[in-house]
Amino acid sequence: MSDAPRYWLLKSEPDCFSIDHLAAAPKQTTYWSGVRNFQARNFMRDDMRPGDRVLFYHSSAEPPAVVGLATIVKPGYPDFTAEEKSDDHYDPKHTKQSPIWYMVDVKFDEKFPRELALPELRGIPALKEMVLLQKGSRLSVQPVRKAEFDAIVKLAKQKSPAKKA
DNA sequence: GCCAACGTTGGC
DNA sequence: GCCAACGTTGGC
Repeated sequence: MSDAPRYWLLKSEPDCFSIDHLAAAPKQTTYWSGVRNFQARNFMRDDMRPGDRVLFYHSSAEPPAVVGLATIVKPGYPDFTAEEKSDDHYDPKHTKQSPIWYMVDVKFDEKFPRELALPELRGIPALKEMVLLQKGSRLSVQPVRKAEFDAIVKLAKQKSPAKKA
C-alpha cells in the first residue's frame, strides 16, 4: 500500500451523476462504480483510504468544471456492477471469486459557491502540472497534489476573477 | 458532431 | 512482443 496521495479528483458526467445527485443520495453517500480503466482501478483498489479528500469534476459538461468536494468513506472493494449481465458495465471476466474491478464509497462534503471551469483552471500557475490539465489526460480517477487541492479550494471561495482588460 | 489522444485487443 | 485496428473519452 502506498502512502502518497491523499487528494483525488473524480470525474463524472453530470447528465449521468452530478454533484447534486451525490448531495441528494441517502446519507449523501454513493458507491463509485463503473470505472473500467486499470490505472484508475489501481488507485481505487490500492491507494484510496477513508478520509481522503476528493475534488468532484463534471466532465462533458458546459463548461467542464470542478464543482465541489467529497470524501472517501470506504476503501476499494469489488464493483458488483461488473457481475450483473444487465448492467452497462458488465464484464464477464470479473467474478466474485476473482474480481477485476473495484469501487469506493464517496460522501458529499460541499458544493462550491461557484464552478471552477476548465479554462479558468488552465490560467492558474499553481495548477500547471495538474493531471487534469495535461494534454490528452482522460483518467477518470486522478491523484491531486496537496498544493493543487489547496489552490483550488482557495480559488472556489474567491469571487470570480477579474475580467481580462 | 468532430476528432485528437489514449487504452485495449488480437493477428502475426 | 510488436503494432495496426478499433473503441472510447472528452474538450471544443
